[in-house]
Amino acid sequence: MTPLIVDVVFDLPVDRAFSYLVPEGLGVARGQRVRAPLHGRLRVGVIVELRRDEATGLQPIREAVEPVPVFSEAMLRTARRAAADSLSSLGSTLAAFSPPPPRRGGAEPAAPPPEVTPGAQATPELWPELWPELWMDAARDERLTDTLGRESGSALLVAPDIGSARRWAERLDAGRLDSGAHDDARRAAWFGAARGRPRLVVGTRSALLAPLPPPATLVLLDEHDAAHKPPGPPRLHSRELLAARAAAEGSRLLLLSATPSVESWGRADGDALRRREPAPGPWPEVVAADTRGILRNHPLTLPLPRAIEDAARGGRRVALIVARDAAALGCDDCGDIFRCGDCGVALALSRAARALTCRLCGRGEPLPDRCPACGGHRLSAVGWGVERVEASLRKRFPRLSVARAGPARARRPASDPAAPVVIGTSALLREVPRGSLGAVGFVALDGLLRQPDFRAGERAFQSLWAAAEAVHPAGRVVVQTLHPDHYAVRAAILQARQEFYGPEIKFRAELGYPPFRRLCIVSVVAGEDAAARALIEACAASLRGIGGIDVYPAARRGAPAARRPRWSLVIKGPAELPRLIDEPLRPLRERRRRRGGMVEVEMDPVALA
DNA sequence: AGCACGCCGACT
DNA sequence: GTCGGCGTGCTC
Repeated sequence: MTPLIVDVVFDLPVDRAFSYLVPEGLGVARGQRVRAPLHGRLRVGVIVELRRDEATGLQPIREAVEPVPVFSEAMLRTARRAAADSLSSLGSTLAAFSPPPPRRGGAEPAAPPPEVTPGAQATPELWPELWPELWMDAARDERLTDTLGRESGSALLVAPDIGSARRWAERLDAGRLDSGAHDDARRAAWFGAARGRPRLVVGTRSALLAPLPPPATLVLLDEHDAAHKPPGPPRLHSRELLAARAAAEGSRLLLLSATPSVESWGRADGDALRRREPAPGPWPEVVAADTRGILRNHPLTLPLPRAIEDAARGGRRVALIVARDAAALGCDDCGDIFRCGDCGVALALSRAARALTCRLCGRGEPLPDRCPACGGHRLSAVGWGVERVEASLRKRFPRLSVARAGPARARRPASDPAAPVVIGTSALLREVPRGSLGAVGFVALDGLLRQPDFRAGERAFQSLWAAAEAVHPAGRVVVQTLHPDHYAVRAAILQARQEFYGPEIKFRAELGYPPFRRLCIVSVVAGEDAAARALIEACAASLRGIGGIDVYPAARRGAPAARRPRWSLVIKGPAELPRLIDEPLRPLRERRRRRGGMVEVEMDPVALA
């Protein structure tokens, strides 16, 4: 009989399987992990195909990593589609969604992944953050039926980061699949979940294809969080992969966020997603303080010190939010931001080059000396950074202790966590318990609105909403801004999400941004600027002429004199964009020369940097 | 991605 | 004469 051959994919950037001979007596299946010699070393790969063929000088597989597959047929299909949609290799995609390999020789129970027969899928749902609390209680009581509307089944929760995964696992007494847990515990949760024990598992991106017996519920926590799509392969948003998975296996999909991505809100306006509106809960007073013409010398308008005093009197803490950097240019008198006339995106300010450039289309302009809207001369980029705000605050409130919130990881525990006033970026608001603050002040919301990214408004709105949720209903949110009438501010004042999403979706539709069109960034790094430029122009040339897509001019990113020059260009296109650009770019992407430059393709970038 | 093989400059 | 730099190409 002709020997049994398997095709195995590895964590390599090459989109090709490698063939091996299966030794007599070794039972193997698709989706199973094996150790096989590659490059003279044993490496872990996933079997994607079995066939009978002549083995002409093929190496044999060394061993199976587990006695059962880690991926079901449905998960393999989902991964294959995901890899194609993100222009990544199947091997690196599967590797990113695999449990850690076992310690050698350690025997452990392992259940195979349940196969599902996709039935009719329920419409995915978009839930406000308020509701998981209800759901969580039901889950703990083994009464999932009440809120989930079906007999208790298994559920997978995908969190944006390890810290969030840990907290949710503790609250739900769920198994942990994320890399913050020990490998043994992760493996126990992975293979246990396949048999429904534990019934609830929590993980991060790496858990997106974890096995669950049907009927399963898939939950994406903090759906809007950019951490659901980190840069680099597999270049895919957890939301999209989870949606594909839910469709493939007929699972119920819940997207959870108090401030959903505009993409999801837009889909919920159609019938691809069902939105559930919460009854409005208690809401603090949100005040817009107009800073036009008055924020030059002091960072605090009248309402802000008053809010700080009230909060201190009430014994509650205050958070002051500053922008880390404002990379764009605005007018201090009328509040106008210099924007690209074609793209609507704030123009990025480069001090070194003394120029404004559009990150999307690459259009460049010299620095203006006056505001085209009002003629004012007071144009500024740097708003109020942490240091300047801290100094002003200490001067104004000498008796109050003021702390700076650093990056969560680097923060020293001793840096006065109980300080009544904390200054930080909007990331600070994620760590604050709901309703626990006396006041939040945005020193200059414009620093957020000026970010040279079409999602600047969305991020500002999400920060404002998070601030209102972090503040006690008797407290106050003070928003100092040159744009007190901005619809993101208005939505926060009125506690009305639609006030933001309505105009924002209109803006996205008019200028062709997600969810109406897909974006892609093609970038090139090379040893020499000329080589990088030549390669990006070659990419542009092979992309031009594809029907239905827009290729923007290539532009140099980053510092002008970077050691490794980087050029990139932005593409806009329809939903099938990855399929359209795959073939034309393939020869350029496969040519992997270091000095001559390497091509990287980032589908659906979550930041335009 | 790793890792080997290959072709040009300074060392025992 | 070789040791070793990186640049290019292959991995069942």
